[in-house]
Amino acid sequence: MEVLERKQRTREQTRQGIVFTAKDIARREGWQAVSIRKIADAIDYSAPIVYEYFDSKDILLHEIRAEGFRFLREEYNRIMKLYRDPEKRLYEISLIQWKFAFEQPETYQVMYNLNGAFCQVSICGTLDMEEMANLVRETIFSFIPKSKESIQKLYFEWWSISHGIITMSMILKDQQPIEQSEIIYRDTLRRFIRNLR
Amino acid sequence: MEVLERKQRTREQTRQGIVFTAKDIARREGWQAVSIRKIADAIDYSAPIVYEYFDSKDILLHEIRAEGFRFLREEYNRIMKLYRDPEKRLYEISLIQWKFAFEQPETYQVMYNLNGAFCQVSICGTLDMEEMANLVRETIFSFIPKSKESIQKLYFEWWSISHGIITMSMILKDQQPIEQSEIIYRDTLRRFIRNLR
DNA sequence: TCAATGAATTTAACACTGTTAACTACTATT
DNA sequence: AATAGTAGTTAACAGTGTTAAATTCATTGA
Repeated sequence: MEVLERKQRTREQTRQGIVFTAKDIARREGWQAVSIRKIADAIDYSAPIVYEYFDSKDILLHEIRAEGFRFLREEYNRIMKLYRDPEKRLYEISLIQWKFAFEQPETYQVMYNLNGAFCQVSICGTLDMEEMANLVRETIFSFIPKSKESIQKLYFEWWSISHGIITMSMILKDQQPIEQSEIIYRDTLRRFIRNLR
Repeated sequence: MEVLERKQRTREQTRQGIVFTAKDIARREGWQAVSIRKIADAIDYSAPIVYEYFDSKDILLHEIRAEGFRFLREEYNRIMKLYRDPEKRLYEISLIQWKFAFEQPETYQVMYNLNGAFCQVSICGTLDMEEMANLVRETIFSFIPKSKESIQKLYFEWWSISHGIITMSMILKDQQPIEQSEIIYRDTLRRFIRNLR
């Protein structure tokens, strides 16, 4: 059965090749320039082959988005294991958010349907996202035990502030250097977390 | 010369018809569904006519974006005339931001390239946006006179928080009713403004 | 060894997109 | 009445997502 094994491995490889190529084109030319035929060309196949791996372009984008959330969730978990102090935890999680957005901007764009990236599938509802939400909510709760609604409110606020500064930093990156935006990001989130006490 | 006058008036009307139809389709079906032919059909013309008014789809989107910023700028000005207290001014401006985003979501989406809306033209650089930035910066300055850099930083923060909560409210509107999101918005911005003192 | 099966891959097509050139129909002027 | 100019159309090009049909090719069975 090693033939089947090898077959599956190369199948997994071309699958990853499709995902990689899509992100690669998006990074270089923007998501509006990503087309099935371009992807197929890059991996030396014809267009219909892509549909052997992803039922539609939308599902391909959804997969890339899901990978993004999965990656972030693992980073969240890593941080939770690394630190015990809730403040430190939330701050490090905030920093990871920034790091991720600027190291993998194409993925971040698909996750939030930004800048030409557009995936019809609802952004919410993935298990990874719910797990991330729980981690952050628990962290907030652990140093200010309040009602469920209050915690949810603070979580929503935290997420909005983080996402807001990240997206505005991307939009204004030509008028305001990202180094400066990053300082403001750290500053604002540090203050937000401090005020939770 | 009244013939020319009438001609120009109807020309202006079809121009507005194009803009209106584009926004109308976007509102109903999303920006990804907006096509030149659909717009042309709706105004009972053939597709090339649209190009008599806008050199490209991108420029049409740019125009809609510019209109959005122009509208907001006028609202900013109205508020500046209506109130004298800097805190009140900034708070009302914040509220207008929210109101605009949810009353004209298609326009807001084009302005920030959200959810399938994509206009290549740089978001920044319009006169209206610079004017709005100045109004907000002056308002912030008028009750905490600090260095130019500090004011810019606070302005950036304010904009990010506002935009962040608005976009997250749109994304999460199925899991969290917008009424509740609006409360959090008001709350957070009130706190932000209070902490400026 | 040859035929047949099955899978892997491609070609061709459909309906759509933005965009432009060529064409038609009509109106106003000389 | 002939001409010029304009308003609007059709037709086309290259590209898009997507699917069905056709093709190629290796493997199996007799």
